[in-house]
Amino acid sequence: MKISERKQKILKSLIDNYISSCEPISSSHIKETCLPEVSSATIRSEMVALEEMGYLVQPHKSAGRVPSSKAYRYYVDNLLDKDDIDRRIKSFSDYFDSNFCDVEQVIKSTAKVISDVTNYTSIMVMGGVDNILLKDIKLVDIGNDSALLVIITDNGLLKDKIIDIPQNMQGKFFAQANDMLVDMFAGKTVKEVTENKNIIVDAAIGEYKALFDEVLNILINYKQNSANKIYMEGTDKIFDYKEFEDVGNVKNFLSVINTGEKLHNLINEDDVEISIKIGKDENAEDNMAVVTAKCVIAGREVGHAVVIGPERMDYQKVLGVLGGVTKAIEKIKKE
Amino acid sequence: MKISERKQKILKSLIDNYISSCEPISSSHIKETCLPEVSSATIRSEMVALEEMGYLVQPHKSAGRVPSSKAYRYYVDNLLDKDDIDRRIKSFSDYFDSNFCDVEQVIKSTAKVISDVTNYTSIMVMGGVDNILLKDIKLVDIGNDSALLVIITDNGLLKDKIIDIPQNMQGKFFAQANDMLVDMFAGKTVKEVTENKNIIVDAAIGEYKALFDEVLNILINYKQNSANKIYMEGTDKIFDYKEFEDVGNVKNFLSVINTGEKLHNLINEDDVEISIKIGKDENAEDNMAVVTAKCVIAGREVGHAVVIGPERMDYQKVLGVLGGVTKAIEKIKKE
DNA sequence: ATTAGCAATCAAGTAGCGAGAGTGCTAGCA
DNA sequence: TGCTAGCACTCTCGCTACTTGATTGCTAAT
Repeated sequence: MKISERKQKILKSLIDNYISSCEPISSSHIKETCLPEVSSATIRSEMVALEEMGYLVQPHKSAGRVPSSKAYRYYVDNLLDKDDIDRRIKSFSDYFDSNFCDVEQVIKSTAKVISDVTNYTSIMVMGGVDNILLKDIKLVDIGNDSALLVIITDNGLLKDKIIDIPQNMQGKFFAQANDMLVDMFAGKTVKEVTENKNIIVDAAIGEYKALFDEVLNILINYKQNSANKIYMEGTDKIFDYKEFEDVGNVKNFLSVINTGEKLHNLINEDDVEISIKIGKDENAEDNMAVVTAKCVIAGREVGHAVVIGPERMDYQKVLGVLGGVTKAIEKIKKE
Repeated sequence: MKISERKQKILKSLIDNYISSCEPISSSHIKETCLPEVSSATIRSEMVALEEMGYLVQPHKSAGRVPSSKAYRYYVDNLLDKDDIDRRIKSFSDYFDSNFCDVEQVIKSTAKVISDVTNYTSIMVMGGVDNILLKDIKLVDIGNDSALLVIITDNGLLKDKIIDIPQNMQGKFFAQANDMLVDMFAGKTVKEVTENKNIIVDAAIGEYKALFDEVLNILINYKQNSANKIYMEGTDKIFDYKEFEDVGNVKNFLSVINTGEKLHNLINEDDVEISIKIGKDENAEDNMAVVTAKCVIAGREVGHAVVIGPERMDYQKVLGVLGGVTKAIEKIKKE
């Protein structure tokens, strides 16, 4: 169903007003803020139509109207001021130093910036370990029949672990084992390697089987642990918004930010840069919205930035900040 | 001021009742549950005395009484059933496998167990990096004018980092640098080394100054990051308790669990095994209590287990579980 | 010191009322 | 046909009043 220009204008004004006031908006209020040329009665009949179309809700018969989840969806898809968002994005372009020492540091400060500027809770969810490139592997003898396994990857991140070395692999075999590991793993991605574990282990000869098996287990373990790492900022910001005077809503909020599972469901795994989930129907909780953006640092996808807040979120601002910040960290050079 | 035997009996019964009901306890209720041989009027006059001493509070004139923070303090110091706690502790003795692969895994599952069994929120706060012993240091050449610095410590944990190697330190100097690092750091604790940074750097000769400086910065950085690592379980458990139908209390709760600073203030840095902080006066938030216990794994202090919940916490149970779990993981052998 | 008895106190629930806000409807107008 | 003015209707909210039930504090008697 098409929505007339005037209806769009009313819907946008109503949502904008509701976002800042969190109170049902009346027809006369709409008249004052965006349509002084028509009467409140006319606006009322338009509102009835919008209600029938499912965009507006009346808390009770003699109250103003409140946007539905569907309205917010329409709003973010059609009514946002793209130019304004672009302007906001640009203002972030040189926000971060173009060099950095530590991915973790960047991630943490990014979470803080997003939360501070938007005034919503912000979470950085790490991921994308799959695409990490294994550059080099070294076995370093540290005595006591054990060696340090060092895996060097393409983004400064690396994983290491002390492993036991079988008796029959001491001495010259040690160097051989090292060479075989390099042959087998270097140049491949974590995904390629972990998904073909069985093939790789089967291909190894005799005593090297156990070694390869161990290395692969370490990588799989690494994958699982990294996927769950999150950095959170501004959890208390939620209390700035009226809907969270209701404990039920706070409970929903907490359940999202504290169960990795729910959080991961909310992250867009498709190939969009930014995704917005609004309300229960879209996998966010009731009365809540979640905006996620892909994060790329030094050419590799490192995870997602997440903003979480009430459904009546200032999407304009959030999209500007999220777009700006992700673009800004994208420019950072590898150390 | 001494508290008579009967007053103690009344106080204990009142607190026990309040812990399970969260409702003001009346004199007649006390009579029924623990003092049928005297009249409610007698109990009332005792309650008036307890109120004057600061142990009880009346929400309003015609209501029963509620324990004050001071009452809980007296309760945990004097009225707990030590035998019962010991019994609970023993029941955990072989709860964990005596071998493990990964400290992190143990920590995580410990948090889960504590939260599941107590039905309160549980947090493992890592720390104690100070006492980690540096066993060995290796510089591994990985080409590109850079080296991998590997620091091996006494608990399987280790820190590594790629560092740049100055031109004039290639070749034979490289091996020399390695030896110097070992001489300088091996056998010392993180604390000894980081606290004497200036002395160590000053003592180094010429081109090694920068190298030592870098290594020390890595250690200091490591110290700071590790100190903040926390694992949390059962944050939503808090909603099982009536006092958290009030958003104000939920806000306090959230502010504790989400600001590392507050959390660290709550951890006992003195040498007690278990510490209990009750209410605002003892650095917990209003209406909340925090119980912390030192965690030792394989002979080294790795951090603290924290249980956080309402002031009317089931201390008996919590002390039992916390004592039991910490004793159980203490027995785990190093891999 | 303890008790029984009783009046006093207070929260919480229910009901009624008036003001205010906002709507829905209708008749009339362009 | 679309818009508007006017008005009755509806519902929330705050206020007051009243009732009920739980529990206390006090007092006089044991």
